[in-house]
Amino acid sequence: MNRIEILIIDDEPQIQKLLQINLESNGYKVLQASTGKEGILLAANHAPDLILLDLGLPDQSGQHVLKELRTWFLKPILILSVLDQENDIVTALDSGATDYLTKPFRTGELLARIRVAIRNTDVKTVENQLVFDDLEIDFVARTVKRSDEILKLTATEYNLCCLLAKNHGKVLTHNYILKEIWGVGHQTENQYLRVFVGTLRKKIEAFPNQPKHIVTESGVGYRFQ
Amino acid sequence: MNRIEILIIDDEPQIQKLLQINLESNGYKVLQASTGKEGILLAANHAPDLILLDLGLPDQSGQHVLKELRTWFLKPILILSVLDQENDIVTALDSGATDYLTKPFRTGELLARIRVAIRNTDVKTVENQLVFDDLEIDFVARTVKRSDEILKLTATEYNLCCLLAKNHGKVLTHNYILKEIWGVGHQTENQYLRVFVGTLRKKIEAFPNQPKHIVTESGVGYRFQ
DNA sequence: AAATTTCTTTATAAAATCTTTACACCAATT
DNA sequence: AATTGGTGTAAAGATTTTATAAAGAAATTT
Repeated sequence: MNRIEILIIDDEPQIQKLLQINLESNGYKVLQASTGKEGILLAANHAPDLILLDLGLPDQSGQHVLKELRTWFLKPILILSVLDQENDIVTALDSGATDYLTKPFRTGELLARIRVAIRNTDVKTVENQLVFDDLEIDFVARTVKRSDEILKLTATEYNLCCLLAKNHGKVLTHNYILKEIWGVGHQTENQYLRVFVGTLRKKIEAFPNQPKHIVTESGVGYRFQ
Repeated sequence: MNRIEILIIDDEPQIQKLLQINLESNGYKVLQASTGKEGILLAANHAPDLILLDLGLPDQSGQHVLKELRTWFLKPILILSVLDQENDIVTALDSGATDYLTKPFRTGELLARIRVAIRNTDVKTVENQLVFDDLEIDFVARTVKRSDEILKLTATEYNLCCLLAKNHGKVLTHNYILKEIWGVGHQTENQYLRVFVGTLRKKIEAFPNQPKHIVTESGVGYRFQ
């Protein structure tokens, strides 16, 4: 049986050491990163089962790293932070954090919370890729393949494709898509969306004028299938 | 759509009141119990979507109530407790608690942690659809299926279908339907309704000329069944 | 700085949807 | 048998929504 792999993203050497010793003595395999950039890279390459993330990183805001990770990393992310402001906690939890512990934390409690997090993910299968017939989206590699051929998508096209694919089966309204991809304030510019759905269809559909994946729901929005 | 139901098991009236107000103003439905026994009974009878459990109950140990509940209750149980001993926390988490907050807790954080707990369970799906024999309406996906085949409905057809289906069994007057779908001011244009009921029947009925789902109540309106 | 790519905007054609008109049908009444 | 009121269906026209190309602006790469 493979050991459970935990990635620690924290720049304090003492914490790193403390966590490493405790986690390893409890049978976990440990990966370590001391910057956000390094952490994201390691997460992408090793696909750990759980991430411990410090919010006070030297290179970029921990909240930002969290959001970045959450665009494709679906397994538990536990936040460790000296920040004890309710605001920080709520923001982190609503950005996709699984749990939030304030430093200094108690090791036994941390281990128990790790057990809870792992217990809760065991049930449902966590995928980092989606497959629809000939289409294959890999969130970790950030690639979209059609018939095993990697498609060249622009950033916006990729984001739009992921948004639709992650919500496959559901109709997403124009308004919602615009808010998600272009941000609040662009919710009236339906034409953007038409143009990008057009270019995306040309790339992912076998017959772009008879789309099979991105279906339009006239007057409402689009649905992926 | 049904609201999410939360059971509070706590004997302190102030906490009960505080929680009730905060939860209800956030759209949750609240159930209350002040003893362990009562709590277990309510949980069994109402099957709430989440339980908030105080460990300091008058009749029996909260840890015991937790273990009792966990023999059959699978949804999230969040512990609220004045006990801040690591030992108590670890025991509770390992006994099946989803999360553990120490009193006094911050309301915003509690609400965020409730959101995390609900996010991790798939409570959704069930309440968001209606099924009538071969017909299946999914309000979240915004789809209508007949014999597992997704029907292509226009926006107005879908709205009309939902309105009728949500009020199945009841007769809806022409006037009421027109007001709901086309807005006030179109309440005289019965012909719209005939046309749309016609196209809708063609799509959802097996034999559109002998409608089984959309029944006309001559002189009054339509009834869905 | 030039070249390339990507994004935004405009214009227009095409498609889908909605509204309106016309007429057939049915049942109850005259 | 003709009239009447309510209903169903088809189809034409009007309107809205969508698709596509293409040009200009902005950002990125070389």
